[in-house]
Order: sequence, then C-alpha cells, then structure tokens
Amino acid sequence: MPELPEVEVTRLGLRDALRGRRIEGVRQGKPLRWPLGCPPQRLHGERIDEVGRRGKYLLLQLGSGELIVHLGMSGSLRWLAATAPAPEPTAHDHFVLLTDRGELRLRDPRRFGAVVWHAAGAAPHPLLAQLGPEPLAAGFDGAVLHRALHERRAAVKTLLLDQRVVAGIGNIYACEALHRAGIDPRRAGGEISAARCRRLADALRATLSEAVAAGGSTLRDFAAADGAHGCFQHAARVYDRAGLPCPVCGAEVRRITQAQRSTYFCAHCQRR
DNA sequence: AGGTTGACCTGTCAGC
DNA sequence: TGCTGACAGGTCAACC
Repeated sequence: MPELPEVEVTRLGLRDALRGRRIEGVRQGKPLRWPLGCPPQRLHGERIDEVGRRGKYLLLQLGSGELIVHLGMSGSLRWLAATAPAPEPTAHDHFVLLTDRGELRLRDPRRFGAVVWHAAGAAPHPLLAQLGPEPLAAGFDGAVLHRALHERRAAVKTLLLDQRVVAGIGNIYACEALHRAGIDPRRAGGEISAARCRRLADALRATLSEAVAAGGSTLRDFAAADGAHGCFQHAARVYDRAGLPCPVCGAEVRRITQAQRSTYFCAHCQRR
C-alpha cells in the first residue's frame, strides 16, 4: 500500500505526538519482514527526538540511533495516547512501542513491513544507502531524472518503481504521474527525452504533493496515525480504473501487466 | 550489468 | 454457504 504520500501523511500525523517521548517497552507479535536487529531492551529509555522520512521509510530518530519503519503493502501506524484506555491489540498489531505518554502500534496483516534498528555512527543502513533522490526535495528535476533513465532499456514505468531511480514512488503514483505527463508506460527509460523527463519530474512532484494534501490513498485499509482515511484514490485518473473513461479524453483506460504489476494508462493521452 | 521472475503472507472479492 | 483462483499499495534473491 503505502507509497511516499501515505508515509508522509503518517509522519505528519505522528510527529507532534512522538517528539520527546521516552520509550519504555516493546511488544512484538509475529515476525515481520526483517528482524528488529537489536535486543528490544536496547530501546528502553531512548527518547524520540524527531520523526523523519526517506522514500517510503519512516525514521524515528532516537538518542543513539534510529528506528527504520517500513509499512510494506498493508501496514499502518496508529498512535494511542495514554489519556484514554488503549483498546486490545488486534491479531495484526505485530509491533508496539510503549512510551511514557502512549503507544505506537504497527498493524500489518501481510507482514511485509518491518521495524529495524540502526545505531548512530554506523555506516549508512543498507535499506537506505541506495535510495534515489527525494522527488519532493529541492534539487529533484528533469535533469536528475533524465540522467537516471539514461540508456536504460527497461520500461519507464518499471524504472519508476525502482527505488534507486526515485525514492518513494509505487504503483499508484507511477501510473498517475505517467498519465499526467502524457508518457506511454511501455516506453524504454532511455528513450524519454530531456524535455519529457522535465514533464515527468513535474508530474511526479504535482501528483505526490496533491496526494499528501488529500491525506494519501486508501484503497483497502490505509489509515493515518489518527485512524483517518485518505481520499486521493477518488482523484486517480487511471489507477484501478480499467474500462472506465479517461477523465481527460474519454478513451477507455487500459490495464496491462509490466514486471508482474498492473499498469493503468490511457493509450490516447499517453502516446510518447 | 541490467532486466525479469518467483517468493514472501494474508485478506478480499468474483465466479462457480 | 463454501471452495478456488486472481489480485493487492513492496522488496529481495535468484535467475537469464
């Protein structure tokens, strides 16, 4: 599920609640994608200084390191303030951080998500070391994208999903940005001109920031830290709309498979 | 080296 | 009411 906008919405919803909290305990359910990487007691007494994000990873900055959180396909984080009695954890709450003023729960039915400890001062964590540029940060533009796609023969849609090319893009926003830029998702990355890379970079930024403003996309079960659902899925122009009219030209939206993922596009608007 | 495929795990929905 | 198969927002290791 969660791509950059959903993780950013989660970050914005958690930051005020988590900053300054003292970790008092950890509860782990079934194993997640990767092990925590340290004894749970290692986290006791650590203070949460800041809540950051890199690509699709949420970063809890602690005094002596950071917790790298990934929501996988089905994960969401929920903050439960100690002011109200906490409901019983559900069968899918596989990681809980207990703090002095409440608890943070990771709910993740498919368990493709993870919480990973990374000590300060160590080499960059392998999960983060290879990530490409942040599309919403200053400095990301058509030229950066053009260099990343240069001479690549794989389809541009597939390359956008490669986190080394651009960090944080997933299936929804890759489809949406390509539609907005008028680019055929099947075209080889290396065939996209500099001018079209500029359009694509602009389309990525616009799509992602609009999605953040809308609270992200809730297709099945995404919820922000307060339990609210996003509404960007209603703004999607092609994603999950196979057979429906393209909102721009009225042609039927098509669904194809690329690298074993569904791609939605309008063959009329996206011809180059 | 770059590109493609299978595997991981669970839930949901369509079709019979 | 089952049962089965397809599919789902992601990523990695193992292949050509």
